[in-house]
This record gives sequence, structure tokens and C-alpha cells, in this order.
Amino acid sequence: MNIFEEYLNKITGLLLKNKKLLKLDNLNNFNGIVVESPPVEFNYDLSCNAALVLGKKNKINPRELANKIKDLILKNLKDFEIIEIAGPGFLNLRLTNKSLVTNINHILENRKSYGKKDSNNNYNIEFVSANPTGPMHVGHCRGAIYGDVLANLLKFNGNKVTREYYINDYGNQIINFAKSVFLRIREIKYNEKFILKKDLYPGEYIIEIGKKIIDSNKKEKFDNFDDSLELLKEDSLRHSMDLIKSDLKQLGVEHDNFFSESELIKNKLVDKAVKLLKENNYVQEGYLDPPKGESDKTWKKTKRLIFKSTLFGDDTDRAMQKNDGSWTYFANDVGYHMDKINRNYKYLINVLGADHTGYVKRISAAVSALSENKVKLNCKVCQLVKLYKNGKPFKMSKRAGDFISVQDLLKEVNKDSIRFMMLNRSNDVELDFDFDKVLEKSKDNPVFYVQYSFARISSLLRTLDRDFNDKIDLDPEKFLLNENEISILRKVFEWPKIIETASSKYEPHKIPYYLYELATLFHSYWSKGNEDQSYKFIKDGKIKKVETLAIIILVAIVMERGMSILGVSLPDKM
RNA sequence: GCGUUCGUAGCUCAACUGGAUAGAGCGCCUGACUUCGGAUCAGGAGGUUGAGGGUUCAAAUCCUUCCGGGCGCACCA
Repeated sequence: MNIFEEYLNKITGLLLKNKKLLKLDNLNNFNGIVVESPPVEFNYDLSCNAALVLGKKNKINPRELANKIKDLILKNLKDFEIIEIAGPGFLNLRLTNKSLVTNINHILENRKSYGKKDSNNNYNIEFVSANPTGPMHVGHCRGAIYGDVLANLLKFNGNKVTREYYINDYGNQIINFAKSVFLRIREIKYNEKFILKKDLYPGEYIIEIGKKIIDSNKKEKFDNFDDSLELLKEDSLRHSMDLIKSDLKQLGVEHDNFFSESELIKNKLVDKAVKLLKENNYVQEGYLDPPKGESDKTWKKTKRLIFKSTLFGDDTDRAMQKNDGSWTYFANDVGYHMDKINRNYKYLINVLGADHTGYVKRISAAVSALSENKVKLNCKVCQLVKLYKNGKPFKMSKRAGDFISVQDLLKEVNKDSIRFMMLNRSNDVELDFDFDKVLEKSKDNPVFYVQYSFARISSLLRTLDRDFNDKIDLDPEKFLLNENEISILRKVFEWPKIIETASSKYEPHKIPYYLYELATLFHSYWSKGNEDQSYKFIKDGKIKKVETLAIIILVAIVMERGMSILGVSLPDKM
């Protein structure tokens, strides 16, 4: 239930029925007409811009039209008690007690699904996809949580969602990774000093992986890298994916499907994709221009297969083959995306880090080409996370190869705080992550502030010896809300709209912002009793007004839904 | 140079995707604890939305030209 949609439909229905009376000759559609919440200072439940939009289309003075619409609504719809015409021709509407009660009851009876925007599509969200050459670092963390919450959101609305991880377990980096492990094994087994060279991985975790491989391969001598390569690749990969999965799990993220790049090669998916593109003339042999900017002396003009991505809005065509004729990383990714398309997803979403911005156009182009524009790939780029401690940029030791890992982060900050803070910003803006702030138990720390409001509600219910699910009977005849309750209720009514935009625009950050605002309204109301006894909720151990209880339960309902979508806990005691 | 993204209060960011007097938090100033958990609340100061031009009933939002910051610009992954 979304009251804005509900009343928009009622109003537009009424307008359509009375189009002659209103002299609306030009009424093909209601595009641009919305019902939304007016600015709080107006003190109305809803506002509608119908007169502005239709006035323009039909060349009628909007305020005049607004007046007519107002009369029409008051006469025909029983939901509103007062309508005001404001500004250039906005209709501000106030709901009757009866319709308020109806709406409240509806939420109370459908608490698990309140805010749900019914939808039944099939989504694939690819996120994290960190290179399997080591544990996750903070950079991956934001995308991991963003993707996870997006998945939660879409699932909440009834969609099927596959959380997918693309394992880049193919190519030179894996050889280098295996080589690093090999050298560490030599170091452990034969005391050969590990010398860090270009392309090798320095991290401590390589030693750990080395030890594990030694343990599980007691007979293996590791004399020669090439002889051990297959074993090393396989085992190292498995161990580092275990590290990544464990990091993800601790962040509360779990993927449904891990798709391996080397499997893709084995199954000739790239060849199939290229064949398809060739048939449609999107791939052909040709030459690429030399790289722009700094001149590269090693560059050679070579004939190779090229994807004509400029046909789909890319800036330049893209190479599918390297000099030696093997596939480029991009070509593999094209094969991968063909597979996604063949798995019949209607929507593909890739969550990428800021360093992949330049990659968006070509892969989107590939999906358009492969699906003949039937499937759309939506790439969401998460900007950088900057860490702060004591107000200063925070970095670990500068020693080569050191980075701030998810483990480092989890050592200091709990999962709830990390998740909430990582989401408390639009994905296309850089995010400052402040260690001190996140550890605070105060209003400065939004997670805490929201959780605390719920704890207060729980405490209240304990005092009243009531359960969240106990039935509440509201009498429309005696129904009366004070100003705090009205503003809370109006906020609660906005919840479905938050879900709607957050999920349709892939903007989960709306949720923490909203929850914070809701918490503010609640704390404000709660504290009012300190200044004025008449605002206390309870007298002699009993709730004074059943309406108050209803409003508070509504807050709890929305908090529970919101935080469960965010994957953040909501303790009833703190 | 090209692409992309951002530029909003002293700082960090919102703004229902074109709506009404641009809102929060921090910081600053003033006030409220014999508490249904003050881990909180109330009030105040603070803005030419980077600059100019355009589109319209209406622009932070769309178009355009500049200015400034981030990211990217292999046959790497």
C-alpha cells in the first residue's frame, strides 16, 4: 500500500470521469501528475500538482482549475476533510480521521509487507568480484554491501535475485599469485629467502596459504614451479576464495553463484559469443589506433578481432584478441555476459569500483549487441572510501603491498556500523569513513541513533507488558492525534515511496537517511514528555491513548523492515 | 587531450529524479536531567546551490559554455 499512489489513482480517475465538466479537452494521459507529501510547514497530508500540469496542457489558469478540482474532490471522494489551494495551484489535502484509521489498520495488518512494491522480475547482480589473489580490502567492502542491500531490496519487492561473483581465476595474475605462493613455500620448506619482485604478491596471507598447501600435500617436494603449477593454482585459489568468502560472511554478505572465468574458457563461451557477434557483424578483423596521450614505442599495428562497440555508444572500438591471438580480458567478460543473458535474466546489474568507470561503456555495449538490445546492463559505480581516524586520513604502514583489509576494519568496528555507514551516502559520491564516529554511542553515529530509538520503543512495550503483535483497536470517532503523532504518521506513510525510489533507481542510501529522520521524529516526541507531563505516553502503567501506541508500533514496524533490508541488527535492549 | 563523475551552510552530505520559503548532522551560541532509558531533546546564527547563458508556470536538478576536484583512458585484470 502506497497512499500516494492510492490517492493519485482516485483523483485521476475522478478527473477522467469529469473531463468535460472541467473542460479538459487535452487529456490523453496523466504524465507528470503526482501526489506527494507537501513541505511539513503546510501541515497537510498530501499534495497534488494536477491543476498545474493540466492547466498548462489545456490552457486554463491553474488556480481556477484547482478550484474546480477541489470542489469535485470534496463532493465525490470521502477521504478528505480539507483541501487548500496553495502557491501557483497546488492542491493540499488533509485526510479524514476515518481514512487515517483505515490506512493505519492496513499497515498494522500487513506489517511484514508494508512498503513492498510488488514486482516479479528476474535480476542478476554481479558484485564484489574481487581478484582471487588475496583477502578483501575496504575498497571492495562498499560495493559488497551496496550490492547485497540492493539484492535485499529487490527481493523484498518480490523479485528473483541472483547474487553473483565473477572469479577472475584466469590469466597472468593467477600465475603470479601461484608463483608467490611457490616462493613462500620454498622459503618455509628450504629456507630460501623470499625476494619481492614486480608482479609478485607480498602479503602475509601468502605465507599462510603456503603453509596450508604444504600441510595438505606432504609428499610434494615443490622442486620446480612449472611441475607444481596446476596444484598450486588450484589450491591457492581455493584458499584465497575461502578468505574472501569468510570476509564476506562476516559482513553479512552471501553470494548465490560463483562464476569462474577459467570454466568459461574451458566451455568455449567466448568463442560462442564471438561467433554470435560476428554473425551480426559486430565483430570483425581490423586494426586499432595507437593509444592516445603518451606515445608508446612498443606499440605495433596488428590485425586482430575487434568489437565495434562504437555502434552502441562506446568511444572507441575494443580489442577482443591480444597480439598472440588469445582472448583479452574484455573478450572473456563478453562471453560471461552472454551466459548471463542465456540464463534469462531480465535485468543485469554490475556493481563496480570507481577504477572501472571507463569499462562501463564497452561492457554495456557488449550486452546490447549480444541481446539485440533486449537486455539492459546497468552498471553502478561505487566511489572511493576514504578512511579517517582522529580526523586524519588513516593509512596502515606504507610498506609495499600493505592495504587496509576487511579484517582490519572488522577488528575495530562491528558489522552493523560498517554496513550502515557504507550505505549512508549515495554510491556516486566519495565516502568518508570515520573510525571514531562509528564507535560512538551518540547521535553522531547514525546507526546507534536509529537502533536506540527502537530500543526505547521496546522498553516502552516492556513497561506496558505488551507485544508488538498485540491487536490494537482504533475508533475513528474518537481518533485524535497530537502534532508529533501526525508528523510521525506522515513520515510512516512515506515509507513505501522510499522503497520504490530506492529500488527502482538502485539507490539504497535513501533507506538509512529515511530511518534516521524517522528516529529523529520519534526521539523528539519521546523527549517532549520531559518538558510537559501531558506528553508522557504512560500513566499508572497504562498507555494513555491507544492512538499513541498505534503510532509507536508503526515506527517499530518500519524500523524492522528497513533495518532488515539494510542487514543491520535492531536490538530491543542496548 | 578524450571519457566519466562530482561541485549545495565553516565541514560532511540530503533534497521524493522538474515543484512551493533548498533540508539534516557535525562545529559554534543559548537552554532542559527528583529520567515511561538525558546514550536524549528544545531554540539560534549560518546559502547568489562553482560562474555565465538558455529551456518553462516552475531549475540545485534539463541544455550550453567556462572554472575546479576525483576516477579512468593497454594487447593488464
